[in-house]
Amino acid sequence: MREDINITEVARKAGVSIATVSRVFNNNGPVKESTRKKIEQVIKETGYRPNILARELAEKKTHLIGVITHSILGEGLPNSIKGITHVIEEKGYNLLIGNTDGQIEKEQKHFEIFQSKRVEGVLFMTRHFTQEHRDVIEALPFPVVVLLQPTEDEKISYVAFDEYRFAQEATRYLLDKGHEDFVFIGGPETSANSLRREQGFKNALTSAGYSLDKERIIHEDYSIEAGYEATKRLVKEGVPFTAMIIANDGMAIGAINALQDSGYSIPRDVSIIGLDDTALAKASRPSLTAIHYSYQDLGKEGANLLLDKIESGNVDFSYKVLPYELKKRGSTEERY
Amino acid sequence: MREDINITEVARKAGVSIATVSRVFNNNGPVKESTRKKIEQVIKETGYRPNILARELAEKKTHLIGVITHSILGEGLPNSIKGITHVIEEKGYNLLIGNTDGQIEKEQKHFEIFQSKRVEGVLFMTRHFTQEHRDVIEALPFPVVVLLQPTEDEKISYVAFDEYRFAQEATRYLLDKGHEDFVFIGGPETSANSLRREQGFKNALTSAGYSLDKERIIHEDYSIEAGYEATKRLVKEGVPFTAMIIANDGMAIGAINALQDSGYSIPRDVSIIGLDDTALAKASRPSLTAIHYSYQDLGKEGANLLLDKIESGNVDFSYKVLPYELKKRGSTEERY
DNA sequence: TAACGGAAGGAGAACGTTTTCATAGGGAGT
DNA sequence: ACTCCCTATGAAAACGTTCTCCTTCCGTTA
Repeated sequence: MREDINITEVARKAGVSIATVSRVFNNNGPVKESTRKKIEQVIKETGYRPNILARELAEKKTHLIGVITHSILGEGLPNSIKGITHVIEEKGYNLLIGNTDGQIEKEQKHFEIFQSKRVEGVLFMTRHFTQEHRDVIEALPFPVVVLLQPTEDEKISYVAFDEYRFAQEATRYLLDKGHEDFVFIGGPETSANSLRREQGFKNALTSAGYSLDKERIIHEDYSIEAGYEATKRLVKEGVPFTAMIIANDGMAIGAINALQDSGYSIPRDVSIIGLDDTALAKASRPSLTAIHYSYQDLGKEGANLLLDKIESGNVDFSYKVLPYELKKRGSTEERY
Repeated sequence: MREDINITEVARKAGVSIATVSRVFNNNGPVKESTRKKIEQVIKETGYRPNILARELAEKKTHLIGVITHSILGEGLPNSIKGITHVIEEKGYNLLIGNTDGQIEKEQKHFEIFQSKRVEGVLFMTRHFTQEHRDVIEALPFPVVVLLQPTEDEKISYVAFDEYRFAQEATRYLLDKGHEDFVFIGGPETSANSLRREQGFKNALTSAGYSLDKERIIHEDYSIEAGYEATKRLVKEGVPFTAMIIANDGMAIGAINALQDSGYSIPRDVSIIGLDDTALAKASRPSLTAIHYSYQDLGKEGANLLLDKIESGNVDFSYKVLPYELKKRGSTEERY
């Protein structure tokens, strides 16, 4: 480990002024070849790297993008981050991550930290987008793009999936196969994402003329275990059903295992669709029919939208809804 | 979106000097109650946040920790990051992430960027730790802790798992159950981690008096599909085996599926251990016997070690080897 | 030979903080 | 009334850059 060295030191060693060193490093302004060589020599010897803090202070640009997220676990965020970094690193931006672990207080805290750090924009993920969020974001001196939550007004820009529609489509797929007795397992009731899926599911059923008991809508915490236990409970209570729509594929795997452990055969006795398609879906036996969408694209599109706003200075409302696809696999078949 | 505001502006509005504003914000030095109130009022009205760049430049402290990683996918990194942020946010540090996607050139680039950004320390993950890494790291003006790779000298500090030992232990576990015909599926040959596991495996066999054909050591890319295909190939070639040690649980799931699709029963015909225990392992049927270790602890311990060095200024060599546990599940049994 | 112009490079302001030092005011002790 | 000290505040340097002006030097042109 050696010491930091600054531009003054380099200038002194090379016998020039700091202005000339700056010119060499940034390759702007005229410098005689011989002095350039001498300065480059000193830079190499000393391992000098300009202090970006000072540069950014002078330039009033930090090239920093913040991400605020409620959860860094699961496949979603890592893939989003991959998409984000892919886009921003190309343009010389860096990524700062703020994890809220789902606590609302921490969101505010991270916005403040990011404001202090002079990030140039933020990608924001939360479980539930509220009026309060809107107010906070509008008072911020940098643009914000919300990921995963349609903000439902024409103010805060967002990139999201059409969860209502794909839940509807998944349900219709099984309706078309002759199923009539459905169960829906969603995420926590505080999750706006899960709620939209639930509503898409309900709409598909009611518009096909079916009514729906309350007992057939279950809320769990997205874990494999919760999916397992909830399904075991259904079986034990003797609720009759031949189709399940499950908000994520973890709980869907839990459901498959629970049914198999109870002597049922998938898909002969029960068809199951997961509204989420991670590595688990393909690995399970039977493999899971699932709605596929790309978190990497989510990150990519979110970052593109944000950089647009940053670089153009135009923060007008804009949004993007990303595509999805129903992957038909082994967990669904005709109802006999 | 409103404009940034600075300390001078706040001071002007409150009719005081910037020194007094600074004193109020940092709560150091004496300030009369009435002026404090007035300044706080202005701060609230304007939404003033100090420019941390300027502060850090003045203080020569950035409170920034960098993470350089070769892969942001999978369960490992997110869990590590969770562990890291847990530790560092408590002490007021922030996290900067550099993703190399496994490209060596990018490692150097990220070290340079981080040096420019004046991070105070870096947690470094790479597939293979070399002499060149050593040289680069020793020339850096901040401490570095390597994660997952024992650096095998007394110079660069690290936190890692004892992969040699747990691979050995997993193998012995099956030897003790009477198995004699083993197959090992490892990661890519460039992965030092996989190599250590392979050596632990080999050592267990040879020290039990067994020899080992080359054909029974296979290198794949850690994916479920690769595990599946490799196992199908073994079956097709008629290689006789009753035990598999597999470097990660994704490939192990692939192997289970391949064997089941070929008419074998697990664990009756073949016992399988995964040297890695993610959500997949518990979800599979049969569930996978696996070596469990915590990436979250890896991040936590790495961050602790690094912060120690940063705050004490003592960068002497130190290391930590984290515990693991063999989780006995459904994919292993006695050999008949 | 005088005037001009372009290349090379230096001096110094600016960026927004923290911090050190200086100073004014006022109450207490003599 | 004089000194002393403590509280409250301001002025200005320092952090390490970028960038805008200047100045100097030298070759070209009339």
